[in-house]
Amino acid sequence: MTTQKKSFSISELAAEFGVTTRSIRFYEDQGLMKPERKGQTRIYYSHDKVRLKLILRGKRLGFSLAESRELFDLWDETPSGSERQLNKMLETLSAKQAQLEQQMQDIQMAKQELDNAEMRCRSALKELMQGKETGQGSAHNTADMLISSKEI
Amino acid sequence: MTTQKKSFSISELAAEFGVTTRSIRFYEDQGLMKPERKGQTRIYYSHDKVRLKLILRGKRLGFSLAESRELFDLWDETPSGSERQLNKMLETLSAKQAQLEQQMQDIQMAKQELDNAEMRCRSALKELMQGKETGQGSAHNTADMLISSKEI
DNA sequence: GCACGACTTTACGTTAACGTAAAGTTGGTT
DNA sequence: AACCAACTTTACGTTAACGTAAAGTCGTGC
Repeated sequence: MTTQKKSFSISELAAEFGVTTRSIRFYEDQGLMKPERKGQTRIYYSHDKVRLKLILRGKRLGFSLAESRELFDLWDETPSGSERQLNKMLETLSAKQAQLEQQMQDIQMAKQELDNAEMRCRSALKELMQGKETGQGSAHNTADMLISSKEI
Repeated sequence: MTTQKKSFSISELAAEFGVTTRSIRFYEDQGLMKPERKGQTRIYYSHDKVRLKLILRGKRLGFSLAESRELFDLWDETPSGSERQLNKMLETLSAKQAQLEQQMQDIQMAKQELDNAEMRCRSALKELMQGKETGQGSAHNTADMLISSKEI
C-alpha cells in the first residue's frame, strides 16, 4: 500500500509547522481549511498539511489570508484545473510580482536615503572633531543632520 | 532680512505635505511635534515643517513613529549635536540598513517562489492543451500547482 | 468515580496609525 | 445679532492576524 491514511491532531500539525493551534483554528474560521471531525475533535490528513503549507507559503509571498482563500476557492470551485483557472492564477501571480518589484524599489530608495543620512552624520562628526581642536562650537541640529540644506 | 517668520495653520501644513490634519495632531499627541499656541489654535513655523518632513521621511525609511520620536528626543535632550548623539544615530541608521537588507532578501526569495509557481502553472497549461488533443483528463489540483512534488 | 491532559467554543484584548463623527470655540464678515 | 469657515477636543471605530483567558467536553488510566 502506498496510500498512508495516517491522521493528525491539531497539536501535531501545529508542532510540525511551528504555528499555534489558535492560528490553525483561525485559518479554518476564515474558510482556508475544512478538516474532518470525529465528534467535536478536528482530524487532519496529508492533504490538510498541503493546505497549511500553502497558507504559510502564501504569507511568505505577501498574500493576505483573504487572498489565499480566493485562490483556494477558485481552485475548489471545480475539481480539475481548467484553463480559466490557470489564467486567473497566472494573472494573480503576475500582479504579486509587480507588487514585489515596487517594494524592492521602495526599499532601494530608503537605503539610498539612509546612506545619505549616514554621510551627513559622519561629516558632522568630523566637523565636531575639528571644532574641538579650534574651539569653535558648531550649531548642528536634527534638521542639519537628516535633511540636506537645499531640500527644504 | 533673511529671517522669514511666516507662520502656518495646521491646514496649510497638511495641504503642503499631503497629509490630514488628523495625522499632524496625532504626531503631536505622540510627542513628535510641539507647535506654539495662540489661544487654542496651533501655529506652525518653518522648523515645524522640518520636523514634519523628518517624520514623513522616517516613515518612508521604515521607522515607526515611536522610533522617530526616540531620535528626536535624543536630539532635543541637548541642543547641539554631541559625539555620543551622533554615534547613537549612526548605530540606529546601521541597524535600519541591516533590516532593509533582510527585507530585500525576503522579497528576493518570494520572487523566486513566485517564479517557480508561474512555471508550474505554465507547464500545467501546456499539459492541459496536450490532454485536450489526446482526450486525456489531467488530475491537477492546487497542491500540484503550487508545491513541487518533492517538497512535501 | 475521579483526576488528568488534550481538545473544544466563546469572546474580549492587542498593535499602529490614523478615520470619522459629534460637539464646542474662535475670528471675521455682513 | 447672526452666520460661517476653520479650528478645537473627545472618543469610539477600523484592519489583520492572531494572543489569551475562561469555561466546558472528551477519552483514558488508575
